[in-house]
Amino acid sequence: MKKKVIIGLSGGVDSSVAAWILKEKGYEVEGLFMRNWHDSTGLLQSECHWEDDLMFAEMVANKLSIPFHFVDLSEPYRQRVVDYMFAEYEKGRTPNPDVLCNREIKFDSFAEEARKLGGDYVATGHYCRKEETKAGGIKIYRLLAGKDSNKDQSYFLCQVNQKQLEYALFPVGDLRKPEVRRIADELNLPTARRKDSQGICFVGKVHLPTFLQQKLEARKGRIVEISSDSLFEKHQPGFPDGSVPELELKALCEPHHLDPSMGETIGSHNGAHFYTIGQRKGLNVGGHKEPLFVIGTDVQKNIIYMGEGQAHPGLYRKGLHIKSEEVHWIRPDLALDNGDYHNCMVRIRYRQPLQEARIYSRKDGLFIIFQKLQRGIAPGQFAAWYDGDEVTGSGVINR
RNA sequence: GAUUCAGUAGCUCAGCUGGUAGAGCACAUCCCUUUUAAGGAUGGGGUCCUGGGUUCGAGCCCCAGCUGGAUCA
Repeated sequence: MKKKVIIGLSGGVDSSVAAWILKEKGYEVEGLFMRNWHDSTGLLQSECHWEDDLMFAEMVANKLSIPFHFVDLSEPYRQRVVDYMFAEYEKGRTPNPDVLCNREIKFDSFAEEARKLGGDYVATGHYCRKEETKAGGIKIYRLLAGKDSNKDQSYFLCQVNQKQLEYALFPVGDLRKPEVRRIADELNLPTARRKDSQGICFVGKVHLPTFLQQKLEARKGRIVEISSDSLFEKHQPGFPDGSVPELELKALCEPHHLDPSMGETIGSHNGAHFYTIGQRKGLNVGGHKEPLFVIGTDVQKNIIYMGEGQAHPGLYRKGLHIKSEEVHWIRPDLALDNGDYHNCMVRIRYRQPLQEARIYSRKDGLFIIFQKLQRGIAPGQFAAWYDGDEVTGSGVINR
């Protein structure tokens, strides 16, 4: 008997081609469109596009002669993604809603809906791959980077677990984007030439301060410039060895200590929680030779610290820390024991080239030390670690 | 009060021996990008403090005033 796959049709080219591939492979395929957001507050495009997306998704289903379904997941999306986003920004952190969207919606709420439709699998148009292996006689699923290194989206999936992977399929993960476009073109799919979606998935491109002001209040505060001559710890390339005391790791993963007395007020802002480290635009301070970048924010005192120039030492750090309870192993069989360490590759934001790092498991969580200093380590973002092509785990950057 | 320096795009400044202005930053738009950022490209901004004068012609010279800074009494 044919296995049934429910493909999340978004109205984009990737999921369209994914649906076709599944059909070609002999699955019984049905399309399911989810509506997660229908509100245009703070959006850059004046209208939200979900109606268009729905129309395209349905056209694709017709073209491929597969059944088409619609589900509204706005409530769970708001509760589990958008509210989380507001809460994080309020704390002065920089959340990644799309990582949550996958963990909480696409591979949870949506997968649940798919099951109700009788699906054996859930498929999406993500550029990533899944493989099986065995560890201790138990079947284990591996999450691998998409074959198109330019489009690889494994980072966004870095919070899924074995159970979620078990039922997931990623049909376009072996293809490169141009091939996907070509296939769509040859099949005459209506989505063949549609522009790739951007911005927060389902919400779209937003002007963040405006979007956040639905819930978070603007509060005028001052911008303090910190000179690059100020004292910042110097770090050598390389890693401490495995027996390094936890205290030393903590010190290496400590954010720069900033204080208003270290610099001068050079302007004002509308709320420190609307900005993130590394940010250049939107602060409205000119008059410098080189651009200014946010090197830190303090939502308690409502102060934004900035430094001049890309090379400002305040922008760079040697390591980061993840709380024990927020360490997630996609591969539980590879989880580090307390006291262990492991060399791997890490990225701290989507599309960042993988960075050489060593992760240390300690009593107070996971410490990641990088070979080279990292620019703009933002608490709230996810650090995802890789062994070769495989994402083996991830966690929210605590500090 | 005296002396002196400065007053040019939103900001910081450049502008040669006079021929109606430029750079960086900021800002905007676009590109890139299913997060925040970063990055790339393009672009919109100027009664050159005010009023007189010299000159064919003044941001640039002269006079007066206004504003700000420094110094001296």
